[in-house]
Amino acid sequence: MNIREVAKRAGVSTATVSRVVNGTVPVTSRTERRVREAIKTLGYFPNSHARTLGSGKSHMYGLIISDITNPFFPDIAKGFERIAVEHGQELLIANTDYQPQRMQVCVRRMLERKVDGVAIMTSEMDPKLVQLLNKRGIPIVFLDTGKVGRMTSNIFIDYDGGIELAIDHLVSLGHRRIAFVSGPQSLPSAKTRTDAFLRSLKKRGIKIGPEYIVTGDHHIDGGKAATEKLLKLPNPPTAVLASNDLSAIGVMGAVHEAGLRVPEDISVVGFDDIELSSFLYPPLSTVHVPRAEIASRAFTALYNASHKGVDHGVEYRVSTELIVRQSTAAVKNGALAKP
Amino acid sequence: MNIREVAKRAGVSTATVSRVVNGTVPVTSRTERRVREAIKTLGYFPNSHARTLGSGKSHMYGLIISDITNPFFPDIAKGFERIAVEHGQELLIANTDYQPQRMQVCVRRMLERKVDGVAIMTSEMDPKLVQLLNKRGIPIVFLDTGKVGRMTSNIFIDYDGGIELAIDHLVSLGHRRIAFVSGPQSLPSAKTRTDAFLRSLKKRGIKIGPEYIVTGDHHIDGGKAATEKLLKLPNPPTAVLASNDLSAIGVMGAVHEAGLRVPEDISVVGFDDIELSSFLYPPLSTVHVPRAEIASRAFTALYNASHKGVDHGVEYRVSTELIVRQSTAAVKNGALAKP
DNA sequence: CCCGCTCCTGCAACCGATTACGCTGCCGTT
DNA sequence: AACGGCAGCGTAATCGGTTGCAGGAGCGGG
Repeated sequence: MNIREVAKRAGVSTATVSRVVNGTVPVTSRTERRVREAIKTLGYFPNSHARTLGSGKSHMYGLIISDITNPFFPDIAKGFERIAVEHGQELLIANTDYQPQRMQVCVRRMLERKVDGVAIMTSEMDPKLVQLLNKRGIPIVFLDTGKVGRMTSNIFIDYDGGIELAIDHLVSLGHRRIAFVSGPQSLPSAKTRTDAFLRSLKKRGIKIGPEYIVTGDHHIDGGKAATEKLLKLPNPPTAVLASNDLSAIGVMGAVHEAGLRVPEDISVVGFDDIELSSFLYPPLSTVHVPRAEIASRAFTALYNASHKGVDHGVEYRVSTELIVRQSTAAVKNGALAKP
Repeated sequence: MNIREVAKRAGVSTATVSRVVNGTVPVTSRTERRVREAIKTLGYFPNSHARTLGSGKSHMYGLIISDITNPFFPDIAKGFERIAVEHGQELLIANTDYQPQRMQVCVRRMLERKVDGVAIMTSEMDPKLVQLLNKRGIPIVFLDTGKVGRMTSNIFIDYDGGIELAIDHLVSLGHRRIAFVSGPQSLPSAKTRTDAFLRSLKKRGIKIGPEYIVTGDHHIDGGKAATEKLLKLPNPPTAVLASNDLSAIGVMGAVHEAGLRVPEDISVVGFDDIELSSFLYPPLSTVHVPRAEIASRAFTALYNASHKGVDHGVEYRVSTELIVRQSTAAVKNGALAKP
């Protein structure tokens, strides 16, 4: 079943069938009807590989993420897929598994499949590989980690704003001994959040010792281990801000295991607002990162570049928002520290 | 950059280049070296669409799931992708979003992209659509919901065994008033689990009223709502078995909100063993469903069919296993019911 | 009535690989 | 020396579409 058989049955040329299918050039309504009938009775659908070969467009975007198992990503993948399919595009997902060397395989896969654009939402990035994509004129959109340029856009997440809101919230509850469970500092977006945390405290004249900044790994285990260190401190924090929700889950786990309660003994704030965070015990106060919006912006960036001929990238800014649930409470003993 | 340029530079024909790249037919080592050099200096890589067109193999498998946002699936997707890429195959993921009518779009996408096989891991399935795939000789592997036949395999999960283990565990802890939070009964795999629960209790001579079986939706909310009903019962259960872990999370949430404790007041057992379950508070006792194994079996089924010419399907059986964590404890009051 | 323009349609080249088929040259047999 | 067999390689058809170009029909204006 191919375009030729449809053409024969409709008594037209393959070119006409192609035009009907794609709606590229107007066709007489009579012809169109005949072609559509033929398509229907034969159950024809076009072979997308042949299409790609002829047109140069694969109607497929690549999405490179660290790990689909990390609950931050499925939302994005799903949102992206939905929009893509609505626009007749397909989605090719590749995981780097946090390993920079895997990035090469990912990019290679994208090139072989001739994707019309790539969304890169991982930090494991080698500039040389970006070059490879750029050289072939493939549109790129980064999450956080890119510089805008020809054919490359970036989505900027307002981490600073989110961190500020979280700190404001904790400070207003009387907390002064606020600790931070960071992500791996080699990860730019984690570094950004750590910096924002420090800046934010400084701005409010709150001083904390370096032992209040502990490094996690953006996974549950790391958050747990980091918190165990914090709890051993002679003067442990009354509140912990985590660099992402997974870390925060680890924080809460460690607090529970130490026989303490959240939020009565220690307040915990996360970052990301993964779906699960509202179902934890207690429900986690966290900074919402709008993943649906990120997905939509990423798609728009690629679509504009690949289908509308916009050849210069854009910097999108998405803002964050504090979601107060029940993992935060006023500091114990009524002993509010002086402001 | 295409195969012709490589051929020209190496002083051979495109056929020879193709043979070197694919290793299909032996080539003189001298020739091979020349071709490889040309490939390297030109940075050539084959266009997979042209390849597909010529060979009829897309080297791509489809994976149809309900919702990548459901933590059961990312593990499978990731495992499948890893194995696939290792075997030079690609993975195309499609979400039905639990809507049967979306299945049509998914299948259509698979057909257009000419996938070499499809793994169907959702219940929203129309026999007519399976026909569509079958008629074109596309290998299929189902999770739970398929019948083995020509070009179609099935992966059978031993739900019964898992449920039995869970019940045994609860009974040995003295529980007799055991409730079940089911999934939607329209979902075959949910129905299976409900049936297994009933059978298992009967086998042990434990009688429960129908009010102990409450229907959830396999999401957190449904588990929560179902549990709220259970707690209002004049004689509430001392243990709750949930049809999946998400439901179990909802169960624990409802228990907590009612001011009760897990496991002191009520024991909870989940099903699936999603990664998160070990990090909940308390860590969830649950039945482990081996998702890595499922991914690997699914791949094997498709690979054997599409690349090794095995034209009849296989029924794979994967077994489940009880993971005892801390959400289960002996029934309160020391008042163990008689066995 | 004829010209010119527009609109629709067909012809055929082309996208970049795979692969059936056949040719060449070398080797071992007889 | 002649010949069969085989390994290695090239030629060209093919996969199933897209698209530039040109031909022809139809229509309005002069």
